[in-house]
Amino acid sequence: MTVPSPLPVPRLRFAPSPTGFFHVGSARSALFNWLFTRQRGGTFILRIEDTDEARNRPEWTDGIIAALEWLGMPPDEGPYFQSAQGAAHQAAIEALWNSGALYACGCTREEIEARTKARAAAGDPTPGYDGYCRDLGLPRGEGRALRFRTPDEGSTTVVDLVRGEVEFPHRATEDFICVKGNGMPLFVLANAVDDRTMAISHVFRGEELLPTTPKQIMLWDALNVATATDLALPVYAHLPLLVNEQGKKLSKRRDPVAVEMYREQGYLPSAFRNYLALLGWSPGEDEIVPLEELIERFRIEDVQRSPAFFDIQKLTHMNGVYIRALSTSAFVAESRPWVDPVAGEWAPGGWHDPDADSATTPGPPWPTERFNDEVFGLMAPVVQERVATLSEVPALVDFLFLEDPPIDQKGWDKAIGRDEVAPKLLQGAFDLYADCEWQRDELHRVTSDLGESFGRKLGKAQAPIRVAVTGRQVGPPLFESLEVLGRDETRRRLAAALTRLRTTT
RNA sequence: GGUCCCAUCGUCUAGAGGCCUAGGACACCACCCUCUCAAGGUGGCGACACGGGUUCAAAUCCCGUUGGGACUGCCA
Repeated sequence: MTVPSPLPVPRLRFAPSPTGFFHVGSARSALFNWLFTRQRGGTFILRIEDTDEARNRPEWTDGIIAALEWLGMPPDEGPYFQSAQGAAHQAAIEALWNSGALYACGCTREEIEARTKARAAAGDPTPGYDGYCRDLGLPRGEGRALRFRTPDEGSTTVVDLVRGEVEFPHRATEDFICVKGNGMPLFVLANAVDDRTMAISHVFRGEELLPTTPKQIMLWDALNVATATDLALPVYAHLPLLVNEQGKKLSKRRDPVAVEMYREQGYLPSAFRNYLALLGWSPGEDEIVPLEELIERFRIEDVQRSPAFFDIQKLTHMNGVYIRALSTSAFVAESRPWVDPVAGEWAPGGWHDPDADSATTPGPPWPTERFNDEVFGLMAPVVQERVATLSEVPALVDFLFLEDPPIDQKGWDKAIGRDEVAPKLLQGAFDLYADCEWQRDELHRVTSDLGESFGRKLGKAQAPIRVAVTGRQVGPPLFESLEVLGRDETRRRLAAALTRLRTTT
């Protein structure tokens, strides 16, 4: 009996550069790489491309690792650092140089531009480097970049899992620089060399890298020749760009792209991941798909070729669905960083206050010693079905933990200030609440009767009470809220509202 | 300018020649439910960019046009 030879284990890398917050586009790339490896029993590798000393910062690397962790897709291998691969890079450069694939170039940017201009004036619009130093036989030296000698004829074809075969004519490919004047490799080279040394089998990355792929293929082939090896090219898949409402590539400067920010706003990693998976790919009939199914159904070949708009509204809707699907105890646990941050653990920078102009203020709005776990747990079920993001939670329960919740002036004016029945309603509630049974249904009944005695439906009758007790016009169901708040505190606030009414009008 | 990519409702997508008077989801609108707000239910609005082919038959294949985008750095 023969044992079937095992399929090679796919090795995929996610290779961000640590030059800023973790970008949602990067997260999507990481996800597709990760899904593929989970499905095929492959290896998901994190490689930090940190060869640009000027822009790299170690904290950005920490951010990448934390974000992957948060999204539930930590690397199987790594992080590896491209900066630690210097020896391999230098060996590759040496081999390439010795094989004649490279030549030294001393042209400055200005010189190249001047020649391009002159050429254009003479009627030749070909842009880019003109191969001035190509056959000068210049020796290598400080300040001289190394260029790759591209063929004059023919073309290089990129075989891409999502785009099919894409052909790039050589005559439009300039002799590109792959080693800087200081001897350090450029992305195009370092990236390919690392993929070789790490035995990467599949390269799934953003579409913006498609134009550099033919160069990397030429380099790959030249490296095979120069080192007398026969490494197989990785399988490429270029994922559609993530764009903003103007259809432009998501930019770190103008668009909300930081994954960290979504975490702060209280998006669940499960929801975020699910939404990300829908950008450029579709699982079929249902969009809300548990992770195991995502892994099972994902097919790189089915990825869309056109760009996708990152729609926060849809993300938010999906997050609400995920939040509502949580058990109450899980919801309480997930809410903790927003309502009762634990020292030393991750905490968001703020919470969402619907009545304030600025979106967030730092920390929960109440002193931590006033937070009560049990009380929060009692309110949690009705809060859970009313939020789409966790940062909205504090505003729905702050009246429980604030000694005197601030009263929203607009709400006060509308529900109490401009309503002559309001004082009677507040007084009536204050009286009736003194000795009725303190239970939601009973409070409902009593308040409903009170309203009717003034010819009011409950919807209108509850408004002044809500504002007086919680400070807001909207919030969780009132009678649940009162039940949890307690009789004495409720009546104290009703009395305070009555006093305020007398002193301000 | 050059090279390359892309093109189904406002958005994300289903659709791999007949199943399409184009399906779903988000958003929007209306109604229902309702103690506010949500959630939920019901219904509505809404797309194959255009022009040529190929075919008995095209959203699906081919060509062109138009439109959008990416890249074009001694950044990654």
